[in-house]
Amino acid sequence: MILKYILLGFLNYGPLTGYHLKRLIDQSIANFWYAELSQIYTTLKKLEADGLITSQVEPQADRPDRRIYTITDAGREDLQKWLREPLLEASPVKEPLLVKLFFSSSLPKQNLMTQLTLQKELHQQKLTYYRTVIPTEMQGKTSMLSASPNDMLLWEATRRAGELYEEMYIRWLDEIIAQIEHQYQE
Amino acid sequence: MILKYILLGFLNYGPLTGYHLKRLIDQSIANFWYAELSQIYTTLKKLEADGLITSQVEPQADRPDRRIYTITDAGREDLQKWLREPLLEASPVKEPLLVKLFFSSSLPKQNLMTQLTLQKELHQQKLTYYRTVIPTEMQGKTSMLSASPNDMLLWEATRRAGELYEEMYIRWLDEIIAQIEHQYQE
DNA sequence: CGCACCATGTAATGCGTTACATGATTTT
DNA sequence: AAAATCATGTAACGCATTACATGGTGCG
Repeated sequence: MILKYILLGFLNYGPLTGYHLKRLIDQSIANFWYAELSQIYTTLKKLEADGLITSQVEPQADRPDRRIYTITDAGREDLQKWLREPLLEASPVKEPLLVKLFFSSSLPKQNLMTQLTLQKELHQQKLTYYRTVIPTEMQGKTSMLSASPNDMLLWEATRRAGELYEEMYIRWLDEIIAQIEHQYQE
Repeated sequence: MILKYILLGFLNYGPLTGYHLKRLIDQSIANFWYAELSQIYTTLKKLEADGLITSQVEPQADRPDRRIYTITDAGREDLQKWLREPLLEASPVKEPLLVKLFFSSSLPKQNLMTQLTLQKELHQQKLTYYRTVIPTEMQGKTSMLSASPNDMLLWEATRRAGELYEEMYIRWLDEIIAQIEHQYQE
């Protein structure tokens, strides 16, 4: 459902292969969506059957042949329609760490602390990523997809969302680590 | 996978029906996990087949008969094992609003603004919910499941996570709404 | 009179992951 | 010599949602 529009969204900038789309996704929207290559290939096939994209095979010497997908007018319309319609709900969250925490009252304090500090390290790594490598990676995409000023504004906003999310997560972990330290009964 | 441990986690407090489990989930962990009743019933059946829970049917006059599930020793061990093992990754995020935003550079400014302010309202509602109704609902669960001080500490921590998340989301929306107002080119 | 609540389940369908299968070139 | 990159796909499986099916009680 969403992957469909991600593929249409990127193909709207120009023709691409499935393999290429996977790399674009990993390098630009991985922080708020991901998909396996196999799923991308099957979804592309479905989109072609629905007439939203077309493909031609380009033979290559040295390299495997590749199938290049191009968005159709129907595909553009479908994409624009989705973009225009507002999301009527705050998207539901699924956070395994909170589930574990909710049921963890019988764990040894030390175990809880280890788990939470490990999570803190992981989120700190992500935060660093949002602050350093993403901005330079975005520069690359800008010229590759010939992005407009509006594109850059919106892409930066999605990066900023990731940054704020990780800052919040770390602040929360600090809070609860401190509380467990002082109030948790072995 | 996770639902399995949610069911074991609640049944670890005492025997319950599928219907009852659904209500507990909706009233205490809905902010970080959700599941449909049909999925709960099928998962319970699977857990029973695996020997992690048992059930007896209680006939009722007036009301439909109900099937009451009880956790087994094997179920308790399985749960504890999962709780003890740390999560080795920051759990991946899937956020449709960010996907839409990423591809929205051709939308009319007014449409974007409408969509973002609608989202702001939705998240403000959730924030109010975390600050008012959840605390009182938690009081109820506390006595119903005969919660320990550790339970209360951890449950409050999950509520707090929701509160911080919504505050962060609203702050981010305010930032990007302001930026679009000033920099987005129709 | 109609809606919500209590209570359980099955069936169909869709979305997503993992595993399998192939194979040349380029980099370490 | 091994690993990563380029490149495409199918098959099996599992998780999740939606729809279907039933039916009594209590409340407004």
